[in-house]
This record gives sequence, C-alpha cells and structure tokens, in this order.
Amino acid sequence: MNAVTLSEDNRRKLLEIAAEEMLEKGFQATSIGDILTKSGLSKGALYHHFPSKLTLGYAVFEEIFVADCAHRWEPALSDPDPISGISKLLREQVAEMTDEMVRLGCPINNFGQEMSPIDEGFRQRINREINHWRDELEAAFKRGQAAGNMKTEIDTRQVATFFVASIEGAIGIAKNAQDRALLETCAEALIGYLEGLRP
Amino acid sequence: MNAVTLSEDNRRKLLEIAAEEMLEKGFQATSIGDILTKSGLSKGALYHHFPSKLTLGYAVFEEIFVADCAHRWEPALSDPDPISGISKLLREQVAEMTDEMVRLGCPINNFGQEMSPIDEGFRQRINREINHWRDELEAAFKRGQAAGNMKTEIDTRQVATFFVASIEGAIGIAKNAQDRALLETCAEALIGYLEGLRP
DNA sequence: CCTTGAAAACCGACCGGTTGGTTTGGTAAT
DNA sequence: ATTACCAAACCAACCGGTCGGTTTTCAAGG
Repeated sequence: MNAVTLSEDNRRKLLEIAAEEMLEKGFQATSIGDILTKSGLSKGALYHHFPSKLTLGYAVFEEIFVADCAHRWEPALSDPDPISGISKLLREQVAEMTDEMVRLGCPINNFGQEMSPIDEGFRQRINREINHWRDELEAAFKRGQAAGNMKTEIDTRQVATFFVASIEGAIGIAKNAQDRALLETCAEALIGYLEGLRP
Repeated sequence: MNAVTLSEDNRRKLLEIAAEEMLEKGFQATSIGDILTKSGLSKGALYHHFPSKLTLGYAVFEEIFVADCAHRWEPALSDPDPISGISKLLREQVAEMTDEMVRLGCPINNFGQEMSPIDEGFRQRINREINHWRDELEAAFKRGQAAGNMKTEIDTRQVATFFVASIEGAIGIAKNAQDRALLETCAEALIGYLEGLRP
C-alpha cells in the first residue's frame, strides 16, 4: 500500500465516521473524541487532515452529504416529460429509503436547520446546494413546457421552489414520526399536484 | 408581590430565556450557564424549578413553543370554506412573520429535527403536536366537503398531511436562505394547490 | 401584633467529566 | 535532510449537576 493512498484512506475514514456521527447527533453535539474512538485513529491524525472541527464539518457536508445527494435527481430531469420523470423517480426514491434513512432525515437539510442560524459558512454551502437543486428542477419544468407537457402559464420557479420545500418538509415530518408512510402520502400528494400542471 | 407568584415569575423568566437560547442554538448546544447569566438567577434557582436540563427542555417545548403556536390556526379551521379560510390565514401568517422568525424557523420543527433521532421524549411530544395540527386540518377539510366547498373524492388525510409537511418545509428553506420571499412563494403555490381541490 | 418554626426559594462554590485544540516526539517515505 | 504523517500526553475552558448553607415567606400560637 502506497503511503499517500494510506494517508488518503485515513482521511476518508475520519470523514465517513464523522458523517455518521454528525448525521445521528448533529454537528454541535458530535464529539471529536467519539470520532477518534470509532476510527481507531489519534487526535494528531485528525488535526493533521482537518485544522478544526468546523472545517471537518464543511468537508463532511461537501464530500459526503452533497456527493451522496446531489446527482440523485439527474436522470429524471432530462426527461422531456418532467412530470412523469419526476413522479417515477420520486416513487423510486421513497421506496428505496431504508428505515434508517427515514429516522435520520435529509443530511443536507439537517445541517441547514441546525447550523444556518449560527454559522454563515454552513448556511451558504447549504443554500447553494438547495438553489442548485431548485434551478435544475426549474430548467426541467421549462423543458417540459417547451415540449408541450406542462401548462405554459405556470410559474416554473414557484413550482420548483414549492417542490423542494415540500420534499424536505415531508422527509422532516416522516423523521419526527419515524413513519415512512408519511413520506409515501406526501409523495402521492405532490405527484397529484404536478399532474394538475399538465395542459 | 406574593411570594408564590414571585417564585413563579422566576420560573417563567428561566423558561423564556431558555426558550430564546434553545431556539437560537438548539437544545444540545444551549448552555445552562448562559441561561443563568442572561437571567441573573443562580444555578440553585434553576435546579429548584427544573430537575434537569432535559425536563427544562420539555417544559420549554410545552409551555412556550406549543403555547405560542398551537392555537394559531383555529380561526381558519372553523370556516365552512376551509380553502379560503386557510388561504387567508396563511397569507396573514407569512406577512406577520418578522425577519427574526424567518431566520430561526419553526420552534417545534427545529426541536423535532434535532432531537427526534436521539430522544424519545422529545420525539413523542413533537409528534403529538404535529398530529394534532394535522387532525384539525383534516376535520376542517371534511367540513369543507360536507359544505360542498371541496371535492368529495379527495383524501382529506393526505391533503392535511401534505399541507403540514409543505409548510414546515417552506419555513425550513426560507430559514436556510434567510429569505422570506421563499415563504411567500411556497404559500402561493400551496394556495394554488388548495384551490385546485374545489369542486 | 408579635414570635416562632418549618417549609419553600434561592445562592454559589464545588465536583467529576468532557470539550476542542495544542504540543511534543517519533516514524517512514522521498 | 526534508517532508508528510500520526500517536500520545497535555491544556484551559466549559459542561451539567450536586450540595451545604442562607434567605424569604407565611401560617400558627401566644
């Protein structure tokens, strides 16, 4: 094993365990000591790779959470009929969610709800990701309009914003209730809403 | 000033300052010491009224957060036309929200997102409140159906669930973005959705 | 009206443990 | 010899919570 890849492995290990802890307990309540115990590495190793807990949190967000979530919607967004493409993917995503994922909620939104009011760095990163998702949705809706699959009079930006908010909200209340049925219910309602946007 | 009411005042002061801190920083990151400093009271006083930080958190949730939020929707729910009643109240609520409220989000949902995965006591209290809200909405929709103001074929439970989720989601992304316009956008989309449920 | 006594309310020093972070020292690859 | 990497000891600050003691309150007894 090459030394540089070994070092990279340790960094990755710290990152992944930190992600687990932060997803379960939140950023602030996550203990550096717990991460070290679970990883079997030392404090020196961690602070070699990450200068502070905050930068570790940023790295977890960008290299784990965003990397896992960001490209999940792309297949549906290229469909010339975005309503059916999105509906199909939505049902898939809900079906694929494990009970653990229902219990823990959306990693990106979790960080947002915890950290947005108290750390601007987190807030900007989270906001950028949400906006990116929304922009992609809006572009898909615009293509749907051009293809004649959606009403031309609807405000695509409004629909995209509402869609993102509703998904995050649905994940949130399902997390509170620890009940995936709430997710399915909201998904069906959201699909019904989208279907109402056809010409 | 009566002694029992003076004591009650101190309890209330601790409760309100704890609520502020917990709303801003979350439950876990809130320091007992900070609450004492801000209140000017002593540790003995706090632990006289509340046996632990956890029970203080429960009390904040029930006596401050729930008390402030719970009865906010009642006027709209008695309207025989729930769609117009709820739409009207929704616009009012959004307009009345201060920038501070946009920045801090929904107290109940904040606690839920932070504490649901790690404390069952919080989870149950929050879930009970969400269910209560949803049940009231559903009852209003049923009355709307009976009065001929809503389609009879719609699933009122689904609509109520989706409504709650969307509101919480909208508050959440507006908090991330620190932008009340997102709230207004989602409110209008939600009203459009409700209008589509008329016969 | 005054005294007494017990309970309620409150205070703040103190406790063990944990926090994020630093320092120092050594090892292995280049 | 230099650089990258990591381990372990260490640090001051802070955490929630406890505890012995003090003050305040208020009813009962004289």
